[in-house]
Amino acid sequence: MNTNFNMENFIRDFSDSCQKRQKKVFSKNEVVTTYIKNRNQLCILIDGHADLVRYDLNGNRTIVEHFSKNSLFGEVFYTITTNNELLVEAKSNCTVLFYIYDDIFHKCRNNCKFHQTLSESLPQLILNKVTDLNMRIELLTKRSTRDKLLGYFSLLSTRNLSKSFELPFSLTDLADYLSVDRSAMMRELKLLKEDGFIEKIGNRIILLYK
Amino acid sequence: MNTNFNMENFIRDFSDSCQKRQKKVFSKNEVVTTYIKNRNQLCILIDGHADLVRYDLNGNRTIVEHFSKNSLFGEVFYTITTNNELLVEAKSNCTVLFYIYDDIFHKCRNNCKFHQTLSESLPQLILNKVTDLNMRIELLTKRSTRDKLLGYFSLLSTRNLSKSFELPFSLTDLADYLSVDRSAMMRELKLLKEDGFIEKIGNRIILLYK
DNA sequence: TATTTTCCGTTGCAAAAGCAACACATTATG
DNA sequence: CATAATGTGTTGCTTTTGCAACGGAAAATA
Repeated sequence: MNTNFNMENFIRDFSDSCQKRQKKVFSKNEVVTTYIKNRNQLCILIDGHADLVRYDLNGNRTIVEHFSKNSLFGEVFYTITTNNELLVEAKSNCTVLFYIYDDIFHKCRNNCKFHQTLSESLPQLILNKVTDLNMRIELLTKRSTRDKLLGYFSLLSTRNLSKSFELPFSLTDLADYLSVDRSAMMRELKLLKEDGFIEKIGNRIILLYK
Repeated sequence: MNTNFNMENFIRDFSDSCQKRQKKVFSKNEVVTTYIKNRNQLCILIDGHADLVRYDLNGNRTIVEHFSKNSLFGEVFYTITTNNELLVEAKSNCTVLFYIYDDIFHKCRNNCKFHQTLSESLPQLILNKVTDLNMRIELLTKRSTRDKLLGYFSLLSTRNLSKSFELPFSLTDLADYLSVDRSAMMRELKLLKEDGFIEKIGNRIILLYK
């Protein structure tokens, strides 16, 4: 899908005018933001990788979303219903734009360039987010760990236009992303190798089926 | 969340001007649309209930989304990666607006009133969809059937501002929505009753915990 | 470079979930 | 109204998944 969106221009505009925005740099493992206190933040990851993580009452950790360059996040997208902790963790050094909004779809009074670009681009960026979330739901509705793994691999394969690709997660994190137990996932991964579905060399997966 | 959106005006505009739109009525169990062939449809449910359903290769049925009044659906929101069947089924008599788009965020050349309203309203409608999808992901990432049920009930309870509410699904469909086996779900439902978490009278659930 | 921390890979056992089958109730439909 | 179709509730059995624990590899850190 063509986004019709030029992030470079956007960032230039961003550094330009309006007051209600900030640019911050984080190093690996720092908490970028939590989803409880900052109720009106919109964030854009302009460099690096970060995860939205939830810890539930049973101590389970879930990677709710994985963010890379140009990902949008923030509470606008999230109606918090639970009392679970929701936080964004930097997985590498990150640069993030923070934007404090009153109404994200309306330009500020100054009619600054940043807001203009934002309101023009936001719909498409949000739409991209919707398609991402739908893919995630498709993964999560798969009934078995095997199907989740194969579904995720096939997704990465499509994205990389190749049957061979690097996992963007550690295996521990992958389990938290697929919402399964790590050791059970490792077991299934072994079976997938034994059954000739995949090959795994370090962090790289190669799909062996049609 | 305030949507700043007046569906009635929208529908009036819709019936007004532009060519690339249609209004159709469906009766219960009819297929409203499939997500394979119609690659550029945006649909709005203006009356009734409908489900987006997927049948996977193992014969499992999943209710991917449940639509009610004012829900948006269509392929814009869905990057189809699998060869699974994805179709929207009317669960009651439905009225649906279909809009064939070239670029959903741009007004048509005629600059008709429909397109104007659409492009003004769409961002907020899509944002609502994002929060819905995030809630769904929160449900699906829960590790046990019990937690899925309790999570879903607590959601309905919040929505209805009451500890007592009607299920919008049959139990069969609820299982397909939570992506669990029906008989296992029934078993868990019984345990929840026995353990004093819920009461169930016909289609109505009453939460008994704090 | 030594040491601590995180991650990988594995396993036995327990718990949960899926599958299949059935009877009965409720709801559509000719 | 009779009959078919669909939904509910239940159960025994099998398979899958989760839990806990451990040793070793790899990576981060002092």
